[in-house]
Amino acid sequence: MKPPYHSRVPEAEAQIRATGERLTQPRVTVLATLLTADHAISHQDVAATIATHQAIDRVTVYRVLDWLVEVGIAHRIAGDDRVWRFMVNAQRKSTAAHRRHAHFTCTQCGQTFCLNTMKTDLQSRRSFKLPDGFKPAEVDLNFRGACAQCS
Amino acid sequence: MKPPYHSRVPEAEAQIRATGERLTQPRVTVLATLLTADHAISHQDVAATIATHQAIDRVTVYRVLDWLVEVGIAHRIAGDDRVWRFMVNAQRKSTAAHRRHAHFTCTQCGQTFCLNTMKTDLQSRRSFKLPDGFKPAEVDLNFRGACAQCS
DNA sequence: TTTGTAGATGCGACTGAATTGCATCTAGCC
DNA sequence: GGCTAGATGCAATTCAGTCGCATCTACAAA
Repeated sequence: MKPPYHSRVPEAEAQIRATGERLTQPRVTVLATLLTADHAISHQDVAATIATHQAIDRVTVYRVLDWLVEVGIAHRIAGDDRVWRFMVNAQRKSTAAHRRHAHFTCTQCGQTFCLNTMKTDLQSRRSFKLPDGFKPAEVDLNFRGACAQCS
Repeated sequence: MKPPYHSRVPEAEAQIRATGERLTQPRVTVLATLLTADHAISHQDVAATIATHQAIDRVTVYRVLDWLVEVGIAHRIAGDDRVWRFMVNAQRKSTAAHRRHAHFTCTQCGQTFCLNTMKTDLQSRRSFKLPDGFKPAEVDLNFRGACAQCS
């Protein structure tokens, strides 16, 4: 939680307003919390973090997270513990390449990082030859190993 | 379930024997069932399939599947429905590149295919430049879209 | 500013995959 | 054939995520 939670509130509000949908307290709180994290966090992480400074319902957190994914503000990552983790999408103009993610999960500290926001040369690869008839719509690349702090 | 279940039993027994661990009825049944599938199947699929011809405990199926993963005979894939799906590993001699998987999940029929066993040029790519300090041990590539039958 | 209402929230109950504890069984050793 | 570590079966439990429904509220229209 490097950038203090409160400094992220205006940013969260702006992003929610931009969707044209309702600006509600839970949405702001959840998104601001997500914006404060530097790695993908679980529903439980979000709920627990929020709980330290205000009351919020578990179910609402689930629904807000789903909504954030639906409107394209965040994306979800399936973890090895079969728990979803969420992360805000990097701001990008292009609509293409939108559906490509690369993540790195540290097997030691358990944190999951989004590599798309970091400098890599992942974008160099592009087309894969799949068996005939297979039409991919999304590609997801996941690394597992030791992160910078743990290695 | 192209190749009939029974023809896979000897193959299953051989693979289990090769591990040096105990050859038990549940292990043979589960592995033979996995060998008959041409795509990744869930614990429930395995249990239901087995149930048509013999009694087996749900928990045992879970444990056998975990064991198969542990000894390297099979691997698991996290689905979007947070259900694990299992598939036998392709037989390969090299120990390197062992930890690379590519899967294709059809968003229409829901089946997950293991691309490693199919002809692709996925192996052409190999090194990615990750941020400093990040040491990947495993790479996992997941496609989502329409499979050959559904497209 | 007040009001109407679609859509969001809160809460309790529920689902279903996966896990745990423990008693019993058995594969593979002597 | 008998021993025993390890595997199995069963019941109970955990826990992420979902559902139904009553209540509330953001925001647009009056």
